[in-house]
Amino acid sequence: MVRSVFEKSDAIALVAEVFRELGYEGASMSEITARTKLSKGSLYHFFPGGKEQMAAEVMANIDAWFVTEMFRPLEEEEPRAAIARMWETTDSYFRSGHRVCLIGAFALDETRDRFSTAIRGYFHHWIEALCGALLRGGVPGAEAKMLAEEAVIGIQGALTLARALEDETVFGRTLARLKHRLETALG
Amino acid sequence: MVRSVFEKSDAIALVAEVFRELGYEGASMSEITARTKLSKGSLYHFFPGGKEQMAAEVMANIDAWFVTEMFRPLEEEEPRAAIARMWETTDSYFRSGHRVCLIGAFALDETRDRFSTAIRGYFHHWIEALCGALLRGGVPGAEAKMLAEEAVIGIQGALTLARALEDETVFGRTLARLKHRLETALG
DNA sequence: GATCTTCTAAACTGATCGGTCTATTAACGA
DNA sequence: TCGTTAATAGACCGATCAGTTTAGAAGATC
Repeated sequence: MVRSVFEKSDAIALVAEVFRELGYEGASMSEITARTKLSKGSLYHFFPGGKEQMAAEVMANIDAWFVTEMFRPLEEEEPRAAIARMWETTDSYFRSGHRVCLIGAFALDETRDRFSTAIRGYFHHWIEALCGALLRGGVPGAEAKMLAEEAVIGIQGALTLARALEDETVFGRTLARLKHRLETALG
Repeated sequence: MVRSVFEKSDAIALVAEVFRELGYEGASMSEITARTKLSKGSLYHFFPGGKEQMAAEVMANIDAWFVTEMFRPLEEEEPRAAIARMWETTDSYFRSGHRVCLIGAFALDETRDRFSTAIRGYFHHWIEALCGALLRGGVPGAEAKMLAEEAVIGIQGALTLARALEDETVFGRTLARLKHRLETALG
């Protein structure tokens, strides 16, 4: 089955990192080929739809990763344990704030309009999964919804501030604060 | 003194809106001329340094606005009143979450490296001004620092989420939550 | 090893990029 | 009214853009 060293999934991961670093508009084909070391031939072989398809598949790939690593555990496993693992997963995925949220970044400019369904789905799913875990953990409905929203907002804001201030500590500090707040609510 | 209908300050405001909507890389000169109705001749007359100068002057202009409308009041006026006004100013400036924070958006991709001093300065000043007001309001040092950081993080995160979810209510709800938290700390 | 498919390399295309230049118009001070 | 300067319009420039094409290398299947 494996026909070469590079599979499409590898190409997706490499391209994702370029979009993360440069944004959708900033990621020109020449930057993508330079940073991934993949030729245009390879890229257009995997993604005949060009840049837009690349971004769409990158986002689908990120979404799928979060579903298996975070959303499904939140929905199916013991709430306290799943939420505890969510903080670890978040910290390691975003590399303690060094890595940006590609989907959050796409949401800010008119790039959003191209991918609004995927962007909305990702954040909606995250909040719903976390809210559900809080509810199963005994947190009342209105508070669970509020806390889940606050957590996702805090993560996104902390990513922005970490890069803006070039501060290595603010992301971890924010995760700790949010974690404590959710644990308090869970009793 | 006034030599024409359009002054440079008008051009800055128009160009700012284009950067806000499209991001730095997404704001091509043709988009800027189309959306501002300013010809290349006018733009390069005001900004001989091109796109980079436009962005730099836009950021300086935003920073100056926040200094007079928010940071200086926080530093000089009665803390509780200044903080109360901060929430109003924030809500109206970001148009209840419909408008993005240009400086926060620039922080996310490699655009940050061009403007890192201005970006860092803006957020640092905001947090410091708010922290100072909380301190003068009687909040203990460590808590004031934490709350100020939390407020700015919450604002940035809420802007991201408001656009991502296309939700009209999340920004106002977040401001109310943060406002309540700071007022509780102020006693 | 022959053959067939997948994948890669890079030359090439027309369109658009950021930026320059020249000609012209508008607003001012005298 | 005249001369000077600020401001505008848009043709134009080389470079780079996203995307296409063609030819060949690398694997897989037999």
